[in-house]
Amino acid sequence: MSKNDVIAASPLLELPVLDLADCCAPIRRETIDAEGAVTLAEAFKALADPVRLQLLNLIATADTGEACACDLVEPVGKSQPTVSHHLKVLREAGLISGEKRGTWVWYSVVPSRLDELQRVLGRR
Amino acid sequence: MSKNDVIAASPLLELPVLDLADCCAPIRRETIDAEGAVTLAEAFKALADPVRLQLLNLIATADTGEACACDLVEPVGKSQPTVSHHLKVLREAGLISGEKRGTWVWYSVVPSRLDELQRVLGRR
DNA sequence: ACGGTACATCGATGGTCATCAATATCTATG
DNA sequence: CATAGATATTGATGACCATCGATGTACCGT
Repeated sequence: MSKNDVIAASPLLELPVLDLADCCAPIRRETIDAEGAVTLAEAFKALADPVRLQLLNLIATADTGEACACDLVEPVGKSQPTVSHHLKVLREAGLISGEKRGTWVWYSVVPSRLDELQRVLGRR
Repeated sequence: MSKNDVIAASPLLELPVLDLADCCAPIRRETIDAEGAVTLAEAFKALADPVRLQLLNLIATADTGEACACDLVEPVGKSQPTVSHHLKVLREAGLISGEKRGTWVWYSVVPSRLDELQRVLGRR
């Protein structure tokens, strides 16, 4: 059996993520309070690691829109537990979502989440 | 003498910052390598702290486009050395620039730097 | 020159995090 | 059921970092 066969999917537990639209206007335009700054900092923390950026990039640029976790270990040059840890951080940050299909887990980006972060950095 | 008087300006030492345009296409569009990921992660690290986000926000939304360091300590509720430390991190990340005028130091954002980060998060 | 104010630097400390080996859990296959 | 492979979790460790008090440095008004 190959990882590319079609199998019934069971979504991974998705964690509730604070909506940035509720908390944060563009930081160059409107004032943010201490709580909003904490929420926003948590989102950027997920991007503040080279391995996670590579993983996000690998998933986002996968031609099918999703990537098998099994194909992410070798490219980033870290151990399997380390990669699994970083994927969890990205998932908890709402940047990616995972779906278990048989033995394998397929990850895809959550475009709206990246859109929100992009908007926060914008001029208005 | 008031901090708002016009005084001869001497720019703070500006540190050379790696140009993101040279390293990083939109991560949702093109593949990035390990080096690019490190460079990009360093940029996001500067944003991954609530105090720094508040400082950046205070400076960016100042009506004159710049803010005196003396007006940044109280709003973020941290000690003066801590605020000075965070301003240095933001400066080293190329996100803000500082100019010493007499006793005071005035900070302003570097719009192009934030524009670059925004572009990297974009869909294309 | 002196005293005061603004800002930066230093040194110490407690907390957070990236990493990996070992282990556990789940799933498919024989 | 036993085995093998894929992924997640655990526990330990070393590195990094946010924070602050103390101190240093630069500038200004008297």
